[in-house]
Amino acid sequence: MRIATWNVNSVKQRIPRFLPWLDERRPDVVCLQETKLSDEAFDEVLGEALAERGYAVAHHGQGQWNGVALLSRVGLDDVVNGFPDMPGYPDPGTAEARAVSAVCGGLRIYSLYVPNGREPDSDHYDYKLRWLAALAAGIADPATTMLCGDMNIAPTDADVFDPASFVGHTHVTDPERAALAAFGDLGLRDVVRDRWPDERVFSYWDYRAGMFHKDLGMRIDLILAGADITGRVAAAWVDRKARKGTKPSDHAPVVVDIDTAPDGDVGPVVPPPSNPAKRGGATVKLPHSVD
DNA sequence: ATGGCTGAGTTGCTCAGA
Repeated sequence: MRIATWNVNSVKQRIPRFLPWLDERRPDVVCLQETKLSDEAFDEVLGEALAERGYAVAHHGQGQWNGVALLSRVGLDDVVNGFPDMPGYPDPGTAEARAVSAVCGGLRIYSLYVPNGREPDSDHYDYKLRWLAALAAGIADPATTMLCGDMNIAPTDADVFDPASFVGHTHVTDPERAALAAFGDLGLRDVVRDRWPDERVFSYWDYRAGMFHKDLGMRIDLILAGADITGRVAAAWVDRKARKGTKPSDHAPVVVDIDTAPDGDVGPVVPPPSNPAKRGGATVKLPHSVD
């Protein structure tokens, strides 16, 4: 089973990139963030194209900002918008459209767009930390849970192109990293970093100043998987190709293949094209990023 | 300390992103 997560930065603007990507990578489950559409508008612009490709859709939008979605070809059951006790912003009682989850292929999969935090002394930063704490508290069965999305936190300094320049800014502060570590306490693992412990792997590059070309990015789009899943990860990589070319999102997709067969066979996994699979039982170590 | 892109709506400007 292939699961992908992608902050598309407006799915409407990204349609010319998104549909070809979907047809090339053929993920079974897709988590989208920053769709920036209402549910009705999402259905208008993508409903037919996704139905043709066999995807069931759960979109949780709010118009011009935020918006998350789950697309699945392996079941989409018990869809939940948000999570219990999710704080709101700016009105504490009004939730933003930043989380949707469902059971797909036997796993509870979340598509998450964690609040940015803006500045460490801001109420938005406090909101970010409370949002993450409520998310962690609401996970019913960590072992079969996958948290996918734009976490807006770089787990370590290795996930930032220039750690010194980020000191005192959001995405790298200790409380944010501690909030992320709380998922680790539930047994959830960062599957891309586990697979590539020493590699330079980013998932986001600022549009400005040729940052992508210079590979000055951050790894803030994560897939955190529970204990029943981590031993079955056949591949985990960043699809850098999707960040290239015309009108890209500023984020690249993160893709994870999970072995669903009991004998260790990779099953329906389609490897990245630059890495022809060497099948025959042995796990193939696919690259961390694909250009 | 930079706001050098991009997207959205309140358009020819502001806000947000990270």
